[in-house]
Amino acid sequence: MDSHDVLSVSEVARRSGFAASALRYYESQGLIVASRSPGNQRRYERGVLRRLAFIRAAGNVGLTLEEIRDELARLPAGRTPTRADWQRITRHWRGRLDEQIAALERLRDGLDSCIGCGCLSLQRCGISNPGDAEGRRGRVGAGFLPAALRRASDQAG
Amino acid sequence: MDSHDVLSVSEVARRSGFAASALRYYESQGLIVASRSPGNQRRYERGVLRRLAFIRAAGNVGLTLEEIRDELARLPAGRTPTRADWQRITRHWRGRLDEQIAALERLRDGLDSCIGCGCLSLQRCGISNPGDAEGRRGRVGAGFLPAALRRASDQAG
DNA sequence: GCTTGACCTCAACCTCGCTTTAACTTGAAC
DNA sequence: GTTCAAGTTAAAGCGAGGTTGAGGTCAAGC
Repeated sequence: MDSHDVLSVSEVARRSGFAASALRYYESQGLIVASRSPGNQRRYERGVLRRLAFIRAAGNVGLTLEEIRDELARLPAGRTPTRADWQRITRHWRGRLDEQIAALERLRDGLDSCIGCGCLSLQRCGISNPGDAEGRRGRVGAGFLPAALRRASDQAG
Repeated sequence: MDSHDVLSVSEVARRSGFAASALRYYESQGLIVASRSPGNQRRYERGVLRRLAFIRAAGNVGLTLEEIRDELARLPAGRTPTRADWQRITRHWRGRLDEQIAALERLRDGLDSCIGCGCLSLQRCGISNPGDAEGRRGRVGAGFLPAALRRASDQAG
């Protein structure tokens, strides 16, 4: 169990579900590491799979790659995270998700209160002006939940 | 009430909250229209303000500009939408928001059920593999709720 | 010793929703 | 008639998260 414990890029791609190009990109961004074979090919340790699962999960929670890198950096290097490590992180994520859900609910409730009114006032309509979007600049279309969810609802049909 | 009812780009920008560049961009994308003054400057009808409110609202609900354009195209041309027009659209939006909220809740619940387990299995962990993200390709970090909400939570602090 | 396929690097490209810039014209005030 | 803000255009840029392509190397099979 030595030469057996290292994985090629295609193996990691297959087992993680990430494209090889994404793996290389993550490496370039400092999210994962790889050693090299004598012929300069990437060799991954098994641990990279857990790390990639973490990356996917964090991405699903809405973290940027930069934030993910920071979280990974604060994780114990080398060893599997303990229950405590994990709890610290997931508490953080939970708060984030709660905020996101609350924001969408406020929007939906604003929509409900508006149904049929046809107001859509630039000044007064809660859908045009959700309370939490005071500082919104740029990004109107798809400012809110995007690709991941939109694609999901496409598929649901 | 003729020369008084047309608005310059700066007036529309001020009253709508959109940057002039955004207005020009929307025009280029077919979301709004403008006639021209003798000197080739844009002149907007008042109705554009309601249209812009619609654009903002739709953006907040998560529609892309392309989708917004399609919805606008299906709206009665020229006249103010009736209660029925509006209800048809908002029902659609409501469903969208419900889906988005449900997806985030599934993710949060998966997180709750995972707290402390440290599993993060690529195959089995619900946070790494939310049920609705089967086909997700690309967009890992910030795949979910983006700028608008992230900025909102920054500001909350 | 040749082919095939997996891998390498680096740079360019993609989408989305705009903003910025450069170079120029118009409109209004004085 | 001069000045200055406000307008015009086309094209480039941004940021996020990658993918794609060109051009080359490496390892294995026959």
